[in-house]
Amino acid sequence: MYRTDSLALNTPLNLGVTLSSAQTFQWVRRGRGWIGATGDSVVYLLQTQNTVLFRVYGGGEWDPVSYFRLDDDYPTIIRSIGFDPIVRRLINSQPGLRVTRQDPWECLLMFVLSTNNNYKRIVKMTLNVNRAFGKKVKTEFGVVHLFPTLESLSAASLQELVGCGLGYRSKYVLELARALREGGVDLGRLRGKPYEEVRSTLLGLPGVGPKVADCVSLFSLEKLESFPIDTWIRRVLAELYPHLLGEHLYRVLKDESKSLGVSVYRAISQKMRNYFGVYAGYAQNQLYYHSKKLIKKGFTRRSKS
DNA sequence: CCGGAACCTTGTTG
DNA sequence: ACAACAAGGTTCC
Repeated sequence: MYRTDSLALNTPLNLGVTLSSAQTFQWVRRGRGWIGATGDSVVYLLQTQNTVLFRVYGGGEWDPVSYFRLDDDYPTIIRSIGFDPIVRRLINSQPGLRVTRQDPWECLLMFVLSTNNNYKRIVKMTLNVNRAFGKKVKTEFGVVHLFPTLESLSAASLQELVGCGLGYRSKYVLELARALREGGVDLGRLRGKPYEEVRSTLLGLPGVGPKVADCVSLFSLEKLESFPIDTWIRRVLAELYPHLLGEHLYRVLKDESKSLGVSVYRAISQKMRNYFGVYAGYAQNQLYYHSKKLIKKGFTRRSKS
């Protein structure tokens, strides 16, 4: 059983780009659209010119306006971060890459899985976890599993998680689910808290470091000023924004043989928030998505294939 | 607080 | 063919 609905777009959205831009790992291409499990629903999405068609299986609620943050004032955001010539050019070259508003638990789990990992495998691991712990829902594409609840995962065994291919992340996931279930942190309540408080709370959770905390803050907890720094953003900053960093931070960033210390990470992300402002996360998203072509290293590497 | 190594697994690179 | 490396980092020492 499902219901079908459609949304007429009055703001730019590129569905495929947004869903495959590594801010979420729960969507896969199916037919001409995308299918994904989130909340109490399995959702199938299809974009035509200026319309998003969506089917919601499983009886849950799902709202594309909320999920893709179409309620954000896009022109205002573009105006806010578009003072930067690089970001402005990227947005103009491909409008419609949006920042998602995900379920905090789902977002947190997927980004714990994302550490020292690649996109394809993160998607695969997420699907494995869904299959092992999520309720089944019948769709016209066959049986699809819901994203597992916090409760169902906290009851998992380490071995089951290893069986999902999570590797050494199995322990983090299990400890994370149990820590949340013990009631230490109510993720939903973090939405209303300021960035610094959200960040430090998330950092207290197993498997969560500065980068994961920033991603979860940005993609599920309304902290649009959050500016996650991963290996690609690191390269982009060293390559294109050295003047913002200062000599010391620039040299630290440039030397990729060393990982960023906590305080260096903090200093740099602070500088980027100061530079881009309250919508720094939108700018980060643009820079990340296009990073591989912005970086010489990535460019030369791929041009060989 | 900093530096460095270890870490599951899969796909790609040389 | 096959060792070495990278992949949206974090933890432990």
